[in-house]
Amino acid sequence: MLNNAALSEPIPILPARPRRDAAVHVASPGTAATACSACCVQGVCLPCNLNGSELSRFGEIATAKRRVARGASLYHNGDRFESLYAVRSGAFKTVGVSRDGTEKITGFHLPGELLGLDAINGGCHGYNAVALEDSEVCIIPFAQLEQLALGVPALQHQLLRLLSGDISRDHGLMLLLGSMTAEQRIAAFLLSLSRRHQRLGYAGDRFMLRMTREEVGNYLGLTLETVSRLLSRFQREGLVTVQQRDIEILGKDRLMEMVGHW
Amino acid sequence: MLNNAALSEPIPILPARPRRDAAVHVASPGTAATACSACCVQGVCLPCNLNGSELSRFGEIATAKRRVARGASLYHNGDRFESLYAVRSGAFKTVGVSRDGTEKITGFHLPGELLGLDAINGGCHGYNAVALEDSEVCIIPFAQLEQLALGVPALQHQLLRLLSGDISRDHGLMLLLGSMTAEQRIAAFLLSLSRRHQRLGYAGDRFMLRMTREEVGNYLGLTLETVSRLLSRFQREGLVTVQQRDIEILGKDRLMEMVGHW
DNA sequence: CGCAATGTTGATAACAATCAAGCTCGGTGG
DNA sequence: CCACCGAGCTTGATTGTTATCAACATTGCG
Repeated sequence: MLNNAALSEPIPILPARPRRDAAVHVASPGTAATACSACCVQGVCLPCNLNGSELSRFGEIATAKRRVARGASLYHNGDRFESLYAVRSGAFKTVGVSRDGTEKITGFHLPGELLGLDAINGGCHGYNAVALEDSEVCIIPFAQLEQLALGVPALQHQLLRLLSGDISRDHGLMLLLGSMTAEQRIAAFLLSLSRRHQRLGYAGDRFMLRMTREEVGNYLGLTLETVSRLLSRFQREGLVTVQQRDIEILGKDRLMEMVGHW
Repeated sequence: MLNNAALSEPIPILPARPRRDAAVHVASPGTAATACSACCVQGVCLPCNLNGSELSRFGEIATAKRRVARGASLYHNGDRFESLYAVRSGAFKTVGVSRDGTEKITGFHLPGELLGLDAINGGCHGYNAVALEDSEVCIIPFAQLEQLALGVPALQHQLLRLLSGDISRDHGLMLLLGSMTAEQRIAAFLLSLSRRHQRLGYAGDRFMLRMTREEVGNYLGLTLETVSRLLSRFQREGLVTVQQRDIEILGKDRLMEMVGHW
């Protein structure tokens, strides 16, 4: 039903390890294959609550796709905000860079999730959105989206819900960063990934990390060593099986207990 | 110009230290004194970018006010979401309560700021909004707001901006919680309060904390002792003058340097 | 095969939490 | 009016978690 390739190892379509931007625009007209109504993430994407005619009107403004190679940026800090992006396949991280060069990851984004919401307010992006693997996004021009939302109540509502949902999610992370031990953070992180994979139709108890230990640590406010140590310990304790980036969750209940029902 | 009483010590209008809910509904029709067009926070509130006629249409759906005594809740975790609230005077904290009773403060809210945005998505509130002093809010029924936004593009835009702004602010806090030392957190907190007071038209370098050391610590992911120690140290170093809740910022530049230009 | 990136594990150090004692201030009642 | 009380705050001593420093293992790729 769902295209499994989206979450398994990427099939390189561009030179491996391309660290500099190598984004490719796919300005092709929306064919049947790429229309929202035929998209494999339609059940979880922005337009998921629209009816047939609403969906097709939405599809008309979101026809353009864009491929982003692993390591390349979809947009940069400082870029003018013009569009939202919906992840179709692959995965992204959003990274803030301070003046002294240190980086902070504010989120990981899987298929069906929106990128760029934080830029609506200021009119320009405050983060770099970097592809963790070769990825594809739908481009949703924001001005047109706003215009359309005025005439499609369900779309306006959905848009507000999505923004609101992002706020809730961020609150969850603030909670994690502000009051959980390293152990709890890792447990919460694994459970969060598990849930999101499940939502996409994949098995929830076995998945691939698409980020390095360092990126996980950065996101969770820990060092890469602490992440590594805790994954090892969880494995010793029989909670998970870890082999590089391949994660299998064995003790979901005990992990949830660890996090403590927040 | 602005009503200074809003940020100075509260004038008790209800029995002192009312720990249980003692909220009072003020269902009075919108008189000239309470209409948005005459409100002292209109420049920073939700409708701040609306023109005259748009503003008056907005004002029609946001006539009801509500007073909340210090320590009382505006809404509780689990309450059905029906309205957004704009703080008119006073101050609030939003608190998440875990099953085991531990609390986590996710935000402090000053006049002109909106409460309840995180509940749009789920349809019910996930936090308690507790007044830090005797306060007043405008009630903005959400269904009517959505309806009105369909016909007032500037309102829809402003609403999306506000939600987006909240996301940005949360990201800032995530950054703080995930990668700053205790010293940097306190510095960032003081600067944030300073900026927000300035935005409201007050002096930015002298203000009153409306929360206890414990609440500050909870919010910043620190203990109350650490907060106290650092405020003392900042004072020794001539960065601030602290007398109980009365804060004067002397070394704004050095505080900003501490935080590091994020 | 060898290099570079990533990941693991150990030893040590630092920062902030915890535990503990006492202080300050405002409110209350004798 | 003063003494007492309690909440909130300050400061000190000690502990513990996690960061840091360091060495080495593994993997993927040229």
